[in-house]
Amino acid sequence: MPTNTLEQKRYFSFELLNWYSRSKRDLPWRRHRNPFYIWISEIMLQQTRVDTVIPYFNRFIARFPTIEVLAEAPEEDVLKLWEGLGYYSRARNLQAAAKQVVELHGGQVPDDTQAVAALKGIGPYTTGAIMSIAFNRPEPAVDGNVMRVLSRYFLIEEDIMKGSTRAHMESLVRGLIPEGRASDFNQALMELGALVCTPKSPQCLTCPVMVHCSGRLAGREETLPVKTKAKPPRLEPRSVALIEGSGANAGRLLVRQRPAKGLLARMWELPHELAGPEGYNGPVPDEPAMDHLAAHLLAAGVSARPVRFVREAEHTFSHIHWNLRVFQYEELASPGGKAGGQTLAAEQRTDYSTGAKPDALIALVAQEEQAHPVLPAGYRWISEADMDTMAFPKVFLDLITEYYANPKGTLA
DNA sequence: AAGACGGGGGC
DNA sequence: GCCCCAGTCTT
Repeated sequence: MPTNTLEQKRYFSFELLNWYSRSKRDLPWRRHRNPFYIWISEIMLQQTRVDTVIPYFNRFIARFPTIEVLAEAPEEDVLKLWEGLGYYSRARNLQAAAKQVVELHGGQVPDDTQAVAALKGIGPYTTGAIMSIAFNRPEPAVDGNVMRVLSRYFLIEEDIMKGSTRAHMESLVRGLIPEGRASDFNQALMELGALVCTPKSPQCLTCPVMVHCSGRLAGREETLPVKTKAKPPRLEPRSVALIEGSGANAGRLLVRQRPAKGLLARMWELPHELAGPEGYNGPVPDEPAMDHLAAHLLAAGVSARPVRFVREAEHTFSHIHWNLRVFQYEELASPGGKAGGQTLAAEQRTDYSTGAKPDALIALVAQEEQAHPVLPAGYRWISEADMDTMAFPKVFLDLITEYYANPKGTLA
């Protein structure tokens, strides 16, 4: 069997479509022909498995059934529905793109490759996926599944991490799409990669195109595709503060919101800081780490007394590995038995609303806040119910959930 | 071209 | 516990 012949290509496309018509999974986004739903699913499916995406997808379309609804929603709601899915810029870009579609295209996904490609968060792969799956346009949609299948079937030894390889694969796919069948063909290619032509231990004996697979015939199916390995994440030891409020903040925990850009942008977290000097990843004794973190908190306007070490936690990103040591603190009530400036400010508002004279309180607030600075923007004392609206990265979600399941006492 | 950007699953 | 999975944006 000569490789990469016209016959090998025709056979591949025909048998693949035939297999797909019999084997395709019943997935929520395959039950509609709604381009918005196709779009959401394709964004969610980036770097994320189907089984993980399904519940997120269902909740998302229930809350944001149309592009207009998504465009007008508070960003906090969008982030909350993305909580746990990772790569949160996908959610922010999806909403930004929804606003673009409302502004530029009347709230409808345009049946236009260039217009779709111009939307935020939509790159070459997603452009092809939307154009083909939603509009049946003959555009390639080359993701990791497709590159794996093609590199095996056609025995392509180019490194799939290189940009030039994806371009090669795209031109190959253009020549493989049967007339009028772009939607099914692209989905079939990805479905084969997900179900049969898997990264490890491919199920060749059930593969509809095995007999003409060049990689298989060469005994190379386990060693393709060629892929340069990612470099390991750098280690980052950090100290985390689990601070129990006291006085008016009793039963609450202190959290803060991350900056609008960068890692975990605009998500909420427990306060934490780098343990030890920059670049150092050796052990840090608990006492100095707790004290250093207490000083950090004081600068944020929170006076807290170290209580004890709680437990370790890990959180791995693609490029950073957090080694977290979690310490419990107790908020120190300010002199006069008040819990701090925030509490007094709240009492002052209460007094205004009841019509009581606030003058004495205002003076007291000023005096208190001088000794005890107001909580800066971005910091908040939260109760368990606040977890329903605020989005947290997985590691902090777990820590806080664990705390509320077993407050005070025998945490971990 | 290289780095930033999360979290889950298989074995 | 260790390894694998990989789209888009930014620099």
